[in-house]
Parts: sequence; C-alpha cells; structure tokens
Amino acid sequence: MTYREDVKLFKALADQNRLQIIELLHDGEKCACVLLEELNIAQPTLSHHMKILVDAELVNYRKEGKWMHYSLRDDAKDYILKSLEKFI
Amino acid sequence: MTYREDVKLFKALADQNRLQIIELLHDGEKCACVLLEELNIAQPTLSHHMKILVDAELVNYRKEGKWMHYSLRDDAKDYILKSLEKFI
DNA sequence: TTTACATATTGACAACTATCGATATGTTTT
DNA sequence: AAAACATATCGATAGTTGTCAATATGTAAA
Repeated sequence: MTYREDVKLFKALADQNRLQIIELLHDGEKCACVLLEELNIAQPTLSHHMKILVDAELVNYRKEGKWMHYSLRDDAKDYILKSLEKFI
Repeated sequence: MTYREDVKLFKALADQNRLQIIELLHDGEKCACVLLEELNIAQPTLSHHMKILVDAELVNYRKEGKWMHYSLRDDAKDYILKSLEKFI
C-alpha cells in the first residue's frame, strides 16, 4: 500500500499561505486578483500555490477572459476525510 | 489568524513513511524495533520520523527499559478533524 | 564491569520547496 | 495595432527536509 496521492494532498495542506487561501475560498469562488490582494505574497508565488492546490484536486478553476476564478471543491472536507480514513 | 500548529500537523502527515507508521500504529502500541522491521528505512530515519509525529502530538511514547513504545493518540482522527475545521 | 543491545543525536548531503524579479502568454480596451 | 492588464512560466536562490553512516547515550545481560 502506497500513499502517493494522500501525501500530495497533505503536502498541499502543509503551508500557511495555502491554508489561508482555502479559508478565503470557503466563502465561495474568488478571482486570483482578489486572493492576491488578501495575501502578502507576490503574484508568481500565488500562481505557484494555486497550482499545488489544483493538482491536489482541492481547488477548481474557471477561466473567464483574463481572469482566473478559483473555488474550493464542494466536498473538500469529505475529500480530505476519505484520504484520512485510509490509514487512521 | 495564523495556522502554525495546523501546518505542523499537516507536515507530519505529508510523508509516505509517516503515513505508513500511523497505519501500523492503528492496531495499537508498537515498539520502535517492530516499526523498524516493517519499514524499509534505517534506524536514525525512523527516529527522525517518530520525533516529527510526537512533536505534532499525533503519537505518544512510553519508555520501557531500553525499548520505546509508540502509540497513536486515541482521538487522532478527531484531532486532525478539529484542525481541518478551522478553515474548511 | 564488560559486552550487547535499543534508541537518539550529530553531521553531511542530495532533493525538494517557497519565494520573487523578469519575462512570456493571452485577453481586453483604446 | 498598440497599450494595458491578469495570470503563468522561467530562472535563481535561500531555506527546509529525508536519508543514512558514525557516534553517543542509556539499559540489560553475561
């Protein structure tokens, strides 16, 4: 039994900025530009974090013109819980 | 709001070997020597991982003579869940 | 009181990660 | 078509992490 996907998920959660992003997205979909305003990081850094969250399948994106809208997957908590339950 | 403790917890979960250790401890308390037999890592590496799990308060230890016995905290799942619920 | 054993610590190293300036890409506006 | 804007990618760098050999520490057995 290997846990590659679960490790990826917990790695995505193992960063202060990303936890804050998840909290911000909890209210609903947000534009990257809005996230950028709320966080104290440079634009390439935000882009980097969003990629990690999307790769972990925690966050969805929707492109609209020149804006990127990110949203937490609706069953995010269950998704993490299901991962947890594999070994705990 | 900062998430220092939560990041520490998720970092502890963000490693293949440590997830496997947690799975092994799910059966109940185990001696370090037993864990060492089940995992394909060197003894200092196990010691390192156990320290991270103990620091994250996911795992308790009990010293008995020259043996160290490690066990998962009984409310481990709730403990993680409570952390999750801070931002999700 | 040696010797053997279980675990922790140290030191070194390679791999990974977060960060940001510079730049590229793609879109809208003028 | 040019300028302005939003986001992604690249390249570099500092800091962190996983790993193990060597060694230290502490305990039990001979």
